[in-house]
Amino acid sequence: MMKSMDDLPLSLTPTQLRAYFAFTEVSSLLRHAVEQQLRDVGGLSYVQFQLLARLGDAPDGQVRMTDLADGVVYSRSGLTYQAQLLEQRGLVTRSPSPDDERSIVVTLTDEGISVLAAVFPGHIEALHRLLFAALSDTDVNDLARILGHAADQLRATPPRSASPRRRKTS
Amino acid sequence: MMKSMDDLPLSLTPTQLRAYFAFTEVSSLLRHAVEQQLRDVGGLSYVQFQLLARLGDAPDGQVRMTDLADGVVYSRSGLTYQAQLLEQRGLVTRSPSPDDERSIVVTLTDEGISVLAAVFPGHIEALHRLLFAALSDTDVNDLARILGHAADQLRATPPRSASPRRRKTS
DNA sequence: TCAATGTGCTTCGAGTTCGAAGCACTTCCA
DNA sequence: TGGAAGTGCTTCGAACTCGAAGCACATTGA
Repeated sequence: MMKSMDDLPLSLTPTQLRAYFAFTEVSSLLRHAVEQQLRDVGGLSYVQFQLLARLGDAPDGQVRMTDLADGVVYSRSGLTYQAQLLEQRGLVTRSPSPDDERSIVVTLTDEGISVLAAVFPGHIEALHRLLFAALSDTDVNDLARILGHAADQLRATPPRSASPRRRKTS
Repeated sequence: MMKSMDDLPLSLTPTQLRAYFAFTEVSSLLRHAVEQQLRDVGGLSYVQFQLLARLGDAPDGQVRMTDLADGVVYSRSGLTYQAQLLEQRGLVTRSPSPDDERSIVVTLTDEGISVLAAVFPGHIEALHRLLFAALSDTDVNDLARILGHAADQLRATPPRSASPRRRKTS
């Protein structure tokens, strides 16, 4: 089933190529479509929606800055910028963590919750229309399983954020 | 198998959610990893690599600006910017089309071809390591099929570039 | 034929993104 | 205990991205 570890392949099989191209294409098109919907309805960028969604998902609606950045695969400085925008719009608040004086916890406000609620149905509808409408239940199940493995693999391989300040060169 | 067209779903099934989250996560992580590899080896951004790859794929190594932009799901002004960068680095040339005086055809230079050749093996290796190593042949096959359907669906739904200058508001 | 409309590309300005550098706090360990 | 190293976040500058507006050529149709 799995390829052995020590063969260095110089090319991809046609099927792998198809899978890769289809993946990138779906990724681009889906993202653009979703982005437009989010902007039209809630005036949110995709990143902002992701941030609010993660906050909405958190048990107490609070997440540390770094965890937010890692969660959406985003630079820390970029997150600072976006968090400022969201705070100015009153959708989140930022306050120092009681546990660690360095940390900032971002909290969803009531306004933030209602914006999230306003955007969500359209977001779901778009996903149905653009993605799931073309897929059978079996397909969706397979997709979740396969991409789950891929995500595990990707997460296992590289430390993404919080990388050491100066990298040891071997 | 397929959902009927007229039920407006208010939420996603847990499996759909898992599929969607796994998809976005793989998309982000894979893109970041690939981006880093491309920048380290060839000094190329992901977009630039996509552009060169498309040119390398074209029968005569020539593609119109608009077709390039549509191919990589990119704004036209953004493409103008990137094409200038690539031209300054000598990887492509831009020349007016003989057919249509307005069109510009972008052509891969020998230098562009060799940069592409230098980057490709590492790109393939990264895909194997990050993505395909975790997937069986059957998985890859399923992935290609399922995402192929999804891409068809997405392409069928919205015209992306070359949208009318002023939209008819119904 | 020639105005009206459409298409291909670029310029421009505003907003976004990132990494490097820097500051503040925390942890480690001799 | 106290300096060194690590971690969390922000600031800064440079690069990138997009949409709107504009120019030039092409197509349409009266």
